[in-house]
Amino acid sequence: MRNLKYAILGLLIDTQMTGYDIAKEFSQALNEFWSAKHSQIYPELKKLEQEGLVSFKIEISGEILEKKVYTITEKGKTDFLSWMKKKSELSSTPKDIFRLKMYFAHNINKNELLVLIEDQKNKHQKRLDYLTLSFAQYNAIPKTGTPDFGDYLVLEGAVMREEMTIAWLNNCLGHLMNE
Amino acid sequence: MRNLKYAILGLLIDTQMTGYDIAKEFSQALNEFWSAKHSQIYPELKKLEQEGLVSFKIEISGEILEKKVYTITEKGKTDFLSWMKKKSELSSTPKDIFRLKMYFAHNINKNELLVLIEDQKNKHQKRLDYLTLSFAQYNAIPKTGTPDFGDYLVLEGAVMREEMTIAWLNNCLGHLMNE
DNA sequence: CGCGACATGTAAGCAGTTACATGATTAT
DNA sequence: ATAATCATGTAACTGCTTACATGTCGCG
Repeated sequence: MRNLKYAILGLLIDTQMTGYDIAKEFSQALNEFWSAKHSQIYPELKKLEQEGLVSFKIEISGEILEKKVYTITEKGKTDFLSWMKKKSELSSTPKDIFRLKMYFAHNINKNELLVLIEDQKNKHQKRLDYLTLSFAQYNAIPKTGTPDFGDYLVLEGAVMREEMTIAWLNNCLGHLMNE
Repeated sequence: MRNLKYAILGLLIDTQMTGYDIAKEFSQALNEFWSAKHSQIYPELKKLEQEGLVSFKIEISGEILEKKVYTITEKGKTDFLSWMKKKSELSSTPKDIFRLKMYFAHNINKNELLVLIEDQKNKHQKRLDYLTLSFAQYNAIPKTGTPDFGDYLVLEGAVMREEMTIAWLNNCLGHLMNE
């Protein structure tokens, strides 16, 4: 698959970055559909450099601190674009611990179940509040050619996902009560 | 985490099974929120047996074929139930290759983007059709104490997830066209 | 001077997939 | 007979997380 590879190349297409910057992006903008820790990113950048898909120059920050600023190469751009245009299979079913528990719901009593569902609902509600706030910052739909366009799409997708999850949890509560 | 452990224990609580049976469950009923291959299941069962959470007896199928039929122990039941009742954190964001591509949407042109989204929509529609059919087999909501109750909840959740995804893809198409 | 953010790496280990390997049973 | 399904395992590898390890910079 090498999906991390393409996630990194995609970020580098718009702007040069250090490994640290990339890690930050993964924990912020991309967090709703991708993530990676610095311990995975640094070795991957090394590999990409060896494959000639990125190159780096060393910049000095302050007096002595060396930063590796990575840039995507032409070869990297070609590779990324061919990946972009390829149709992708449905992502394999995401493993969901809460749904696993719900499948086994009959093993605990109604009250215990209620507590679990309410708790999950609260957690999703908090996430939704945060996402709704981020999404509200767009007062118009960004133009298709801008990086903001993709950001808008996935943010909208994230909001819808949370709303659906809360609706499902409410259904679960409903089924429990109307019995 | 040891989530596979609990997925297996949960299945064994209702009925004794072989590793092969468990693998089959993972590829059918649980497939919308959990999965595991036999190559992961057999070693895990061995471990659970060593930990005293399950036990097995050998059954002969036909003339010579030996099957290991696993049963959950009291210790296993206790362990499973304490896991069941514990509140769970939100599952870490599922990695979604298609959303990753959408985030990078500005790198390809409108037509190419359209093709990708339509393709994804078709794939999700097929999955939704299948799930709707399975869900329709319930003409009443199962009672909370029965294994069917959990199955109903997660099936409903899977249907809602696919519907939401298609709605999101339609929104994406809309944003692309109305420009 | 101390703290939080910036910055880069490696090591150990767990989770999961693909491939290797073998053989029996059942239905056609 | 032969193909699909039943049945059990191991090996090699990829992906990812947690922990280890180190040091600088900028601000108050």
